[in-house]
Amino acid sequence: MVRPTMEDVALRAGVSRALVSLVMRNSPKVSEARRAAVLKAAEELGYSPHAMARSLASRTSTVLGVMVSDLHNAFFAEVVDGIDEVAREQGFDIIINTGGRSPARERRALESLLSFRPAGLILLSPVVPATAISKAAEQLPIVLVARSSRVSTVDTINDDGEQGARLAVDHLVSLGHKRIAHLDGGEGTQAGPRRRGYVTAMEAHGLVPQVVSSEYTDAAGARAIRRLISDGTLPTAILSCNDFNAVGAISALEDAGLRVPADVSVVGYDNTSLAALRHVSLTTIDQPRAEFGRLAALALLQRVRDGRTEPVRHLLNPSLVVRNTTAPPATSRRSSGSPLLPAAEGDSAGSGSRTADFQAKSPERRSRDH
Amino acid sequence: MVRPTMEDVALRAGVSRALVSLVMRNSPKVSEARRAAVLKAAEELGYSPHAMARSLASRTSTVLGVMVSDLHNAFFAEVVDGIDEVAREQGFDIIINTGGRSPARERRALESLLSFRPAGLILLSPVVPATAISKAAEQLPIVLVARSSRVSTVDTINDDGEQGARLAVDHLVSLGHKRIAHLDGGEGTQAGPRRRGYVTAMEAHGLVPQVVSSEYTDAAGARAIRRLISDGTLPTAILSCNDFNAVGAISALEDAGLRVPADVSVVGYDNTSLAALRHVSLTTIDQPRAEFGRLAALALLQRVRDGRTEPVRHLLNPSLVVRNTTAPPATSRRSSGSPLLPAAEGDSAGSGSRTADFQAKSPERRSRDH
DNA sequence: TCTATTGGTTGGAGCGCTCTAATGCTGTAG
DNA sequence: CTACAGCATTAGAGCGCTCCAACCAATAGA
Repeated sequence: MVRPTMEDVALRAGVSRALVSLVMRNSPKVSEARRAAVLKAAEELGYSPHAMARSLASRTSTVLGVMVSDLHNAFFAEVVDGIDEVAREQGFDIIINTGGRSPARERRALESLLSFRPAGLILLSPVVPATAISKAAEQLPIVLVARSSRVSTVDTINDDGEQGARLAVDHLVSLGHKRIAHLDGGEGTQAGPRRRGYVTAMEAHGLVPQVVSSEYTDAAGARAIRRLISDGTLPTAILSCNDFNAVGAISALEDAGLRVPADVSVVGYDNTSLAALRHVSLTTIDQPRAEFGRLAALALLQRVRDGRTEPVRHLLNPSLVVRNTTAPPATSRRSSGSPLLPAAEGDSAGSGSRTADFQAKSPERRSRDH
Repeated sequence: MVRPTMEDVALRAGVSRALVSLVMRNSPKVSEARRAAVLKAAEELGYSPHAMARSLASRTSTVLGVMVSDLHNAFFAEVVDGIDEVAREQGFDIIINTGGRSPARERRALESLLSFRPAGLILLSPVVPATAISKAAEQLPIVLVARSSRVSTVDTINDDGEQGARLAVDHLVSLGHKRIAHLDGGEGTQAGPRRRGYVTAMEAHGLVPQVVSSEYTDAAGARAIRRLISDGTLPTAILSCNDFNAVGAISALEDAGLRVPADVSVVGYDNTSLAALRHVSLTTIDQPRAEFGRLAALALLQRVRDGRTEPVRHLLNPSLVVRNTTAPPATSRRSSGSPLLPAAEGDSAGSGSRTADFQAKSPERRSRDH
């Protein structure tokens, strides 16, 4: 249970502690003979450097702290993948902490992360107040992902929610839809831009926006649909604020005897793994999540190593992923057939395209070389 | 960008550095007057202790390292919640790292975690070789979750996969099913116990086991079903190795014109959030995930603080969650109607029960008090 | 009055490392 | 043969903290 120190390695290799230190940081100014001797001794003792002592002595850190607001959300997992990729290739380690979307827990997580004096911090969609962020930004570089900020000391990486919503509306309009409702994300992060994008896109097409208040959950999506049906204001297409909401909307539609996409088209937002399931096969808006992570890590490293001080604001382009929940509106194919009647049986074309999309998105296989 | 040190606080409060240290660790042997003065000075300077220096000096750590093999899997998020809960309440912090289910990355993550010299390590379903684990176990206490080990220095927390599979089989048998296939998890973690449990439960009921080789993905579930259909060996009920596999199976069944659960019942395993979606509403086996985390943290702390040395092996009981993908077999209701014909339209009872279950499992609401 | 005792406080060593400046050691030029 | 690079190596201070032993009243006991 006791790890050897540099001193032990030095003793065994018959050199000084400082020389071991140089070898460990693979300095070029060490003779090959000594280097080999030191590495051999280290190997034999099972020595590996003590990151904390190193960081304390050097007054620098090779650690990037990442606060994930919600570990349950796979969205963040992919962002972390991107961060990890860049960090690793630049010789940095990452440590993760989570705030569970509670401001109190997040604050604690932030404190905990700060106490390790990392080189910088990446906050993924944090819910802590802006003051807490700018206070932390006085101590180290901070990058915000999926949350905006006007503080000049922090960088931000966001997707262009307005553009994403516009893509969805354009797609639906091109299919022939005229009545398209937006199930709004309310207080949720990024709900604002998506709503604005929806409204302006609708108006650009000369259509009347119909914003329905909802939330980022499948229950909320279902509720919103039931409300629309009972009000008699159900449109031919729905743009949900995210994929969960969309899946809830689809269930409620099917429960009401309506078919998706035959009677109503539904578009999600986020392209979560949920959307890609062949059982769901949801048309949705994809955000370049891994790219978020890569850019965040890069931005942080620019501040840490290159001493950049002007803030960076990235606004990434989302893209449309067409799957099987969107189709031309029923009225444009048939005159006025009751939308409550199930469509004809055996739509093998539909299931065929599902399979096709699924294959395209199929998971990477394990490489046999590893 | 430069944080104050204890020295600064001591100077400002007019006391020694050692006294500040005592206050920071809220030692009882400090007079109230001094304590107040120190806290005031610390507050004014925005001081907070340097965790690394503290850990270095005290040769102890209040950090628990957690390696999550796959951040994309929400299963682990709930385990982390449990760990976090216990750790926090015992005054420990957690740092997380991820291995992305690649042995090489996991090894690196392990190294990174170890370099912080945490008090102990919790590995969630790691894929690194057992030797790497037992080597790490020489340096600090280790708890394994969802992976077994015979090394006497590591504790393990697992679910009883045999029992879970038995629960599923019993449920299906009680509904009247006689032909029940198991879509096997192959190499996957915990696939073995589940398969064994399935086989023994079937035999206990005097039924013939039908193990179909598959994997932990929805694509694999769909493939297995297509194979069964083309072989003409499709049973009346399916026990999948996990929820993803089950969802893939359901899609393939529906694509083939079969209805779930009217024609074929499907049971998943894991009770992921996916299963709870009203659109999926999957009957499945629940594992007490947060409990995994709590027990893991507890076990670790017992070793860290109480010096326990005998290994602990927890085997937790899974439970059955009945939703809407299981029902009595078609043959027990109708004589021999072709299972390829869709069932009667408008089964409002089915959608009704979906809603009921969904409400019961509905997410916690945000408390207005916060 | 002198010595114990107690509770609060402090200096200093040291945790495992890095970093600077100094050291020793060649080899080559003067 | 001395001087001076130039290079590999090392002693030693110090990072921010903890911990131990010592210290210093102030009170209690003899």
